[in-house]
Amino acid sequence: MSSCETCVVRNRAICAGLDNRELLALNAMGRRRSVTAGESLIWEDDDSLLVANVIEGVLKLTTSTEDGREQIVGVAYPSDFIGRPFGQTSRSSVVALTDAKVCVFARNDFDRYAREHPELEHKLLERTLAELDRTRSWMMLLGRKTASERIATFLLEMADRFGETGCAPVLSPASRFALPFSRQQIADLLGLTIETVSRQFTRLKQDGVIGLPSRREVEVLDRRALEALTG
Amino acid sequence: MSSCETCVVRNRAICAGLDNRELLALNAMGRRRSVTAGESLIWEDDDSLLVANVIEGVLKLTTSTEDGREQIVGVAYPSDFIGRPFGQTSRSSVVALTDAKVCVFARNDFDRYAREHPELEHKLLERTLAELDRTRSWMMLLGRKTASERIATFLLEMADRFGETGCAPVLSPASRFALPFSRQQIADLLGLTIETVSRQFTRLKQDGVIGLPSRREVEVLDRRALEALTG
DNA sequence: CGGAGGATTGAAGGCTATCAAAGTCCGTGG
DNA sequence: CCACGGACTTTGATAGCCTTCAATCCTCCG
Repeated sequence: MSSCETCVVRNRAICAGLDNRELLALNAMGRRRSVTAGESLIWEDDDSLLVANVIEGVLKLTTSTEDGREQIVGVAYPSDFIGRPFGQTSRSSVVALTDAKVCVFARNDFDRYAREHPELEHKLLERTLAELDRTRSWMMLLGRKTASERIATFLLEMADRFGETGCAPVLSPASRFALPFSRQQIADLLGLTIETVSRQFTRLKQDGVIGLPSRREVEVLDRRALEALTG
Repeated sequence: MSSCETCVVRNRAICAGLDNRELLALNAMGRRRSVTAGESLIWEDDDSLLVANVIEGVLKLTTSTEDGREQIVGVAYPSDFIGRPFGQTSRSSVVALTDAKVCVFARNDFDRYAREHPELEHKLLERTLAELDRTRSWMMLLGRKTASERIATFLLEMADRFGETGCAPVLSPASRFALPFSRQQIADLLGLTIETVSRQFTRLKQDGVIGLPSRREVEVLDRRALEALTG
């Protein structure tokens, strides 16, 4: 039932490229696990005991200060890898934003297996390098962009990931999608407060740049305008 | 003259763990290069043509907006690896902050060599994972910390890296060091303006937390106080 | 000695946070 | 079916932190 052969992220996750025998060994080490929205999978500063592939759903990686301020430092989508291999402690929490399915491994087992399978380590390396690139461009956003620039950047990224433009290639394709984030989570991602996020949303709506069919849905009406706002 | 055998970062850089034969092959691919303070090694959004190990000196990784705002997204010290292997473009510029020596490789050559040497890729993976951890904790700083918290965090990190506490283990060890950054660069690192950085420095000085023997030098007089300010 | 770049200091303003209250949505239970 | 409760979101008023703009001050070198 939890066979790699039928795994929907089989060809995109770091497992891609393993042959059947290798896959069997991996399969024996790992197990599927469901997490419900809001549930934690990994705790900040805990011993790094497990790593995982995301099969389905969206999860957030966060760090917090002692006084409760939170910053989302990463978002994991299907086929993404989470956890900290080759290290003793995890430096961020992982919490499911939606109901999710993951394929978890004991970190020790995974580390040992990875060291014996260069192809797997290479996939993990490429993925980590790409994540570092994304994280660094997010630093630019957090350090230097204004609230409206942050919101515009965020909405375009969401549109590119979730939007269905349909089949009509027009100049300013409208795209509609459901956000996996609450307003508070958007604030934690962008380094803003929930009030600022809300105000920016309503302003974009008033200006006709976006539509807000419901709390969790966004429709990009004027992509060009958004792009001009990214800074 | 540019032999790996005499390299000062030989045992700390990703080359560590290679045997003599492998080292010879690497040696043939790479070459030493000196860069003077202020000189660029890699340009943002350029084709990723080279990667390198830092042998000596300090370099900054930056991204910029079209209108000239700059954010430092990483700092490379001796034994650190710079550049973007396995990718077509570099997403940040690399500029020397001090005179520096690096060991550069054509990216193509390095990529090929790395894929054939799992031990090297493993070292690179560990390094990239550690860098991702550091970058994420910096996101917390940029997204959620106040100016004084950012300055305190920065000074402690500098003290830990450069400070010579001497041999007297006291409760609040004074440590003195030279900054490799100008005030503007500190601002670009912390997501602040140069004026704010300056004001925070003078305030800490007035409060007796630090001393400022010269523009580029800092003395931590009250480490506990700094730690209490990190947020 | 004098210039130039960097750093500091000052005054004022703006952007975002904070505090507070009202509004909306949705599931639950009567 | 509808009222109720609670969480989330929006909106408003105010405050404060940091930026911006501007001027002065170092400090290093030619």
